[in-house]
Amino acid sequence: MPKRGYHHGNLRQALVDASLTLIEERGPTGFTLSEAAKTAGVTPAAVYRHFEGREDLIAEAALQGYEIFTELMQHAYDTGGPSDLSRFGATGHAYLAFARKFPGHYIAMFESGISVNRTPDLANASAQARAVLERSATELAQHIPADRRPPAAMFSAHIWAMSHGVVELFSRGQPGRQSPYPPEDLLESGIGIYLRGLGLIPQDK
Amino acid sequence: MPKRGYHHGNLRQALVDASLTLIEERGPTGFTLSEAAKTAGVTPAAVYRHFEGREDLIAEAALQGYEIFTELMQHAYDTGGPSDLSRFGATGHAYLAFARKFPGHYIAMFESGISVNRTPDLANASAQARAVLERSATELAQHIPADRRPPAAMFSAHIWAMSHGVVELFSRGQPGRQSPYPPEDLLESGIGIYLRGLGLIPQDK
DNA sequence: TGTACATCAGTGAACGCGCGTTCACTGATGTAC
DNA sequence: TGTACATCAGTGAACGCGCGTTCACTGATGTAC
Repeated sequence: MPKRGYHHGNLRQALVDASLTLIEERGPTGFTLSEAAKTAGVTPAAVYRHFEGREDLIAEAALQGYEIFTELMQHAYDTGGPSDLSRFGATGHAYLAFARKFPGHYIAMFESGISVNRTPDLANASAQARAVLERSATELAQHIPADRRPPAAMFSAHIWAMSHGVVELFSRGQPGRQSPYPPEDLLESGIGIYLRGLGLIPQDK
Repeated sequence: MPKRGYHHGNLRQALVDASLTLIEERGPTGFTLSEAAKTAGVTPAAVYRHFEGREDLIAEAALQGYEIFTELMQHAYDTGGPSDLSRFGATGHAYLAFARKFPGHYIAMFESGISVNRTPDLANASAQARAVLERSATELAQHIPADRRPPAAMFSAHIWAMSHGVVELFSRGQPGRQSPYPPEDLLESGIGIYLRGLGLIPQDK
């Protein structure tokens, strides 16, 4: 990082990045505006040139998280061919990969307690992320006979719930509550069994 | 509650209860020792007659949570007959019922950030809760041919993950991220599909 | 190219606040005789 | 039954701290002429 003078140049993003690092290290509780400012090498008051306050700063981090999330899942979906099933699987992997690679974002999005309806932008970004997963689920569900096909929203809610559960319970490094299996395996096998239950994977592997 | 004099009589538990109410209302972040004391009608300093400090108070709430949790799941297991399958289902229902009826405890246990290894008591209580679910899963898994049977720990981790995911994403009243379905239905259908994938429920219901 | 000036992005001091924690204390309770 | 005393469970004042936020300010940058 080049030495800076009185003006920072890109303080807004530097503050978001600092916040993400702090959230990642100390959890949503441990994060403070003052410390984020200090980490970015700036006075707390400077934050107010770019954000309305503490909440607004976290919200921006979450927003960026949703954007990255959507992008990753979309990319996985696009390149996950050839089949609907393989695309769906790629999307699931992308979910876990995101939680792994962007823990600060993930926490800001799902554990910081900020409402997704805080701003239209945020609500929109969140809806888009959901939409990617749901589209993938919808297409996959076409392979199930219509009379036994669960609604796409339910299907994707199941997947989301299991993914989130694996991340929260087994992927985070909480001391003492470690996974008996790598989270990737846990999620992969869990979703595999689930898909088998829908008849999307042959019964005896 | 009877009017009290200088001595409270049952302050320790009153503090735990006050904490649980606060946690429930404001989340793990919103909880403060001072306010818990005030809610219990007592000076903050009085807390130190019964707990080592703030963390210790939360840990006690979590501990009691694990005990209730274990008890409820155990009871569901015991009375959930006649089959291993029905017992397993009852245990799953008990999970969600617990999260519903004791949200303060649930948050203290899983979202407050206190480590389960904080004290041997707490670690033990947590292990016992896990054990109930795992036992139920193990017995149910006996109905799967051995060569296709997943390890019990994995099986129960899947169930736990989906349950926790449903609670976190769809059961909590976070404004704007509401469930498209009642959480009970979501969990029931999700686990149903999962069990079908293991061949524990006939394929076409 | 040089100067005047508006705009912008930061500083630094100050604020009020509620937090967790400590301490010497005191009122209430229980027990010994 | 009454008194002395030890023990216990609270009070209330005080602390240092870091927080989020505000304000008047000033240094740096960009633009007009």
